[in-house]
Amino acid sequence: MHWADVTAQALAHRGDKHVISTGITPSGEFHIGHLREILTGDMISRAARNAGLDVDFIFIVDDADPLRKVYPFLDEDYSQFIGHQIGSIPAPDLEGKPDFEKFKKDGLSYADYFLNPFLEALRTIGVVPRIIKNMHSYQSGQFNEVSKIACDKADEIREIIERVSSRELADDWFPWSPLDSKGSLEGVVVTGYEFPLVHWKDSHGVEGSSDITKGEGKLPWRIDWPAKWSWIGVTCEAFGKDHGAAGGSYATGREICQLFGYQPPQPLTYEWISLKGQGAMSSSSGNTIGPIEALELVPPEILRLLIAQSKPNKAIEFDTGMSLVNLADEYERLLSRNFDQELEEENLSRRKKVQIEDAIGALGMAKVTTESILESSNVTFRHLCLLAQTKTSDEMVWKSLGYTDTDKPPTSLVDRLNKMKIWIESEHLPEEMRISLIENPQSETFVEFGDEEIKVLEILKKELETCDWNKEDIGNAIPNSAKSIELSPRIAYLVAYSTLMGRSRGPRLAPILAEIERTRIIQILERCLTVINS
RNA sequence: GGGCCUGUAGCUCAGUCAGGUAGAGCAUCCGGCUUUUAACCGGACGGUCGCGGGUUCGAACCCCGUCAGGCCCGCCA
Repeated sequence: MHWADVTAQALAHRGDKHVISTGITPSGEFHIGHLREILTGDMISRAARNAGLDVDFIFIVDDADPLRKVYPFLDEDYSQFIGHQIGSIPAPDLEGKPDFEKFKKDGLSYADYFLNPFLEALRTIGVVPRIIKNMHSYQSGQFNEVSKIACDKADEIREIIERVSSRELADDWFPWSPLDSKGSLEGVVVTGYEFPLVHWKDSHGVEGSSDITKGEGKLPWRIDWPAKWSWIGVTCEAFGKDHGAAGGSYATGREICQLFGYQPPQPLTYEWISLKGQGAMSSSSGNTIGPIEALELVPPEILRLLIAQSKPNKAIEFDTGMSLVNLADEYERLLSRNFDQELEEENLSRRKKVQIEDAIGALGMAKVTTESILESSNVTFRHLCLLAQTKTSDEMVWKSLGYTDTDKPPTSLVDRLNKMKIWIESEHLPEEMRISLIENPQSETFVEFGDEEIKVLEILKKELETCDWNKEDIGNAIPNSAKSIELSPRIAYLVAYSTLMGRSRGPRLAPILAEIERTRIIQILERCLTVINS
């Protein structure tokens, strides 16, 4: 059973109606790691719906959180906004300075600036959650009841946090962070509480009162989270391992939400995605691959498969090089399998059966919509990569794949070719996928060359010097160089690939050579002969 | 200090929840296609399932211990 179905099954035991929640703080550029948060929730939702449950899938945007610091991609100007809620400060412009103009005119906040492109990417990938903005929820009174309980039971909450997380809270700690005279959540000391007002004194020496029913502040994270479960009615939430550790915010949250008279949601802790060789993704360090960037390179199904095929507790190492190649090929392999037939096989071991069922589940989750019909194109990523690099036009690619004017390639394949071309031109294309000629022959290439190979190489050079420089004649010249002395064409290809590309096999040479000047090719072959004879 | 995850073929991993004869892909090697594709087809090679105990008729799987690596508990998913 697919992991999402396992969670859905657990939910079915609890009831028929469910609110499945996800949440992210849009404090910077979104990355693939955030996609796991959302897709994990999306996949549980899909599985729950498949199981006949009534599901409300939500995405809570934590735009009530404060700006922690001036991130590397921000201008120093932002220091004035440290501690301010990211839903109430201007978005950065191209230089990283706060764009006051746009903020005034269009109301584009810092949070929206990062959120909007992410939502766009989510649509492309088939995720359409109900959006709940946290700051607006505070301002419109959704938190009233829970905030009051939190303030009334401040001592009990303090006890839970201190006991469960085993850390000591300051004497002036209070379960409500008021906004100060400048709109910052930092450096404010709570001096008293009298519902609905929390009295405070800020770092500027100003005193005031915060009305907890009007969003003049917020609950601290460890309370804010269970408060959301409670007023929204969340029954299931997947969250990162940072929240899931012992003494972490889920552990305190599950007790705190009971103070609100609410039962904690079904948890699912997921591992992080790291960029191969560079550690965890982090918005502030710039060590990211954005969902938008990734979607330019591959179809959404492949990105979904990345999340679907790994259990949540499995750390994922991702990169836009060979990982992507393998992932895309895995996707094609899955598509071309005949699961019905595999399941009918006799003497199917339990292990084998589980494997097939998980593959079916992962593929189902990879679909952008549940109605999508996935078609196998029978063209692997590697192969398409090869064609895109060697063919001079799209038409030539289609022709090579056997498509004609009357039998046109499917749009999904056209889309893949376009993305492939972007990938090839980008920095992401791994060296081993790039087609290139060897300019300076390496002597170790010829270690295994015997007399036959050397003889063929000499003839090959002569053939290429005299033949017409088009792909047909070049194509004949290569095997002829061996045939003319009664040898298998195989040797000729081995020689040609070894000398020109430094490997024993490769893509069809003739069309590639035809695109390159004859003199350059001859030069390479001559250098090889020189090295061999020396 | 507390907790989590990982350790299975050269590589990447599945299989561990519901114990029942060690799996996939890639890589390698061999063969075929008297060379449309680093394609495709067929085959081979390859594992003391980290280690040691225990439970069991039977353990990669459950229990205890142990080693190694990674990570979290400072609101970075």
